[in-house]
Amino acid sequence: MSDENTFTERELDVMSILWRLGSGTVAEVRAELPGDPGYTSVLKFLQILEEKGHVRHEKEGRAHRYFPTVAAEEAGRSALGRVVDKIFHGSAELALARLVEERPLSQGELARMRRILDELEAREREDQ
Amino acid sequence: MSDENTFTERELDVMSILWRLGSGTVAEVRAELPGDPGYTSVLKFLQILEEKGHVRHEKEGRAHRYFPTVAAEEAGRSALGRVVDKIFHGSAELALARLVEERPLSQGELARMRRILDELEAREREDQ
DNA sequence: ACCTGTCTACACCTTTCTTCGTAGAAGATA
DNA sequence: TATCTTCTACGAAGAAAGGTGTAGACAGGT
Repeated sequence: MSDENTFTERELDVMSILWRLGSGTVAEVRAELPGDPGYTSVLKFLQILEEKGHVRHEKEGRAHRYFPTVAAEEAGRSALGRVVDKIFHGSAELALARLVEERPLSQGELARMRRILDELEAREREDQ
Repeated sequence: MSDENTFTERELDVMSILWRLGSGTVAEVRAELPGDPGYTSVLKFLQILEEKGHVRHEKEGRAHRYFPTVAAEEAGRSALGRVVDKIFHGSAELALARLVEERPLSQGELARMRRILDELEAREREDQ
């Protein structure tokens, strides 16, 4: 299974929008993209992404509606893995330290993050 | 301060080695790079990185010794920020969930990760 | 039937990335 | 001093990324 979930800068912009909206036509994606690129540019990226297998499309009237075929979760996992490997030398701990200082977190979010760690530890404990 | 701490794939490979070793000559970096590229290719990347301001060099005998000018912490912070924004729609919580399932974590590492969250919460609590 | 607006397909161009090859400087060796 | 080896500098070339323009299909309104 060599998925190779890697995206160029602009491809990622497009995928980001599709993940957020769930799906999108060329016009819908275009409306969300920064630096308003030409219609054909956006179409091109969607076609490239389709060729690479990251999205698929269905006909919708005259237009095409594009759907991600890769879940954001999966893409996120491999993107994080790359960052952890290349920048933090494999340390998830260092990555977390930077992650939490990168933006302000609410008390609620912080609590839920702790719960994630708690549950993971509980699961590991009973596995062993 | 528009640093623009962004690296291409190969540039990141090189930076990763410099961060890990602290510094490196062309030959030292080359020895660590996968797919053993030619000597001049590696030199070229170091020169490009220098031109972009990501590394600097000092003379060391006949050779040049290259040093990162950007700390891994800083680069990591912005890389994580990009991932969180583009893939997890700004949710650090979702990012953490994927981070911890991306690779096995030792009990010790898990405990230290929890401590990071504890300390952050304590700090926020007394700030307010 | 005719014009108008929207959509895809295709071909093209420019810039950046990635990788080398060759030349020449300079210390080390003999 | 002649030769070898190890570096850097420079230039070039192929591939990938990013962005457009034009042509043609097609539905809707008049």
